[in-house]
Amino acid sequence: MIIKIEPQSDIPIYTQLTNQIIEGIAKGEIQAGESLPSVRSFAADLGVNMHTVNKSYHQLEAKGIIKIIPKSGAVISSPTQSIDTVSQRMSGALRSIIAEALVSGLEREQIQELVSSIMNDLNKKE
Amino acid sequence: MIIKIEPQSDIPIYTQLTNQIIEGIAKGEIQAGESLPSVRSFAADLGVNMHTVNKSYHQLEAKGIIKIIPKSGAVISSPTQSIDTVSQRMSGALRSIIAEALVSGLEREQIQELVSSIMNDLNKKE
DNA sequence: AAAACTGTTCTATATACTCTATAACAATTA
DNA sequence: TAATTGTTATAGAGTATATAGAACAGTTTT
Repeated sequence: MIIKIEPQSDIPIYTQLTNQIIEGIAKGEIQAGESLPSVRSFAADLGVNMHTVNKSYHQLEAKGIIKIIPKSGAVISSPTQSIDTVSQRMSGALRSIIAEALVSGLEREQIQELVSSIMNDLNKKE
Repeated sequence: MIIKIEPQSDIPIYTQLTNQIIEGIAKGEIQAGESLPSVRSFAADLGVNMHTVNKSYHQLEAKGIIKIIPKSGAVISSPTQSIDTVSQRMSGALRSIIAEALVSGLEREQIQELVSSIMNDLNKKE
């Protein structure tokens, strides 16, 4: 899994890391049951602070995507939350983006196609 | 158009305002050519600072959604950006959310339905 | 023409967030 | 036993958010 951090981005480093780990899982590059690197080694690889990686792991745990086992490691979880819970959380995030897309002149079909192409891209198990 | 600001949210007030104005435009509650309230009167209505509203307006202008005419007002624009430009910008924002939805166990069809239901809801001209 | 209002700009303050840097602890692992 | 693990604590620098007040020049209204 290739992680690219852009320090100058307005997106916090720990969120960039969280997003890219999620993408890695979606692509199947990491699977449920497997472990993420330790916060120290991962931080060294990325050239960032240990606490930054730690914050990302806790962000992933809050989303129910990994399980942090104290003194041991961070393990990818199988989906556990109910569909309704996930849908509700996703809906709030999607709403603003879709509204902006509509206002910016995108047609409904174009938005659906955009979503499809993204899902296709995320299904590539590299 | 009803604006609800949650001061305790982790989303900045000016972004909350930006998103809800965009939703208002998407719903047709405000149309292209019409003006937004002045930063001072809007701030007074919402109970926030003038500069917070001003920042929201500039955020909307950066997205190409309004045009700020100095000493005059903020006018809703008609979509002007190319489809490719908008698609590219939306794609980046959508990617993280869709990846999380997939990892959280949502099926492709369920995500498409979620997008559809959001677009239906945004089309209600209240 | 005068008054009110417009977005803009400037300074200032308080709070919170981000990121880095050390250090130490207790439990797991090699 | 030694190394590694996540955790916790403190500290500092830099940035972001939000508020507040003031002043300016152009626009709009009266």
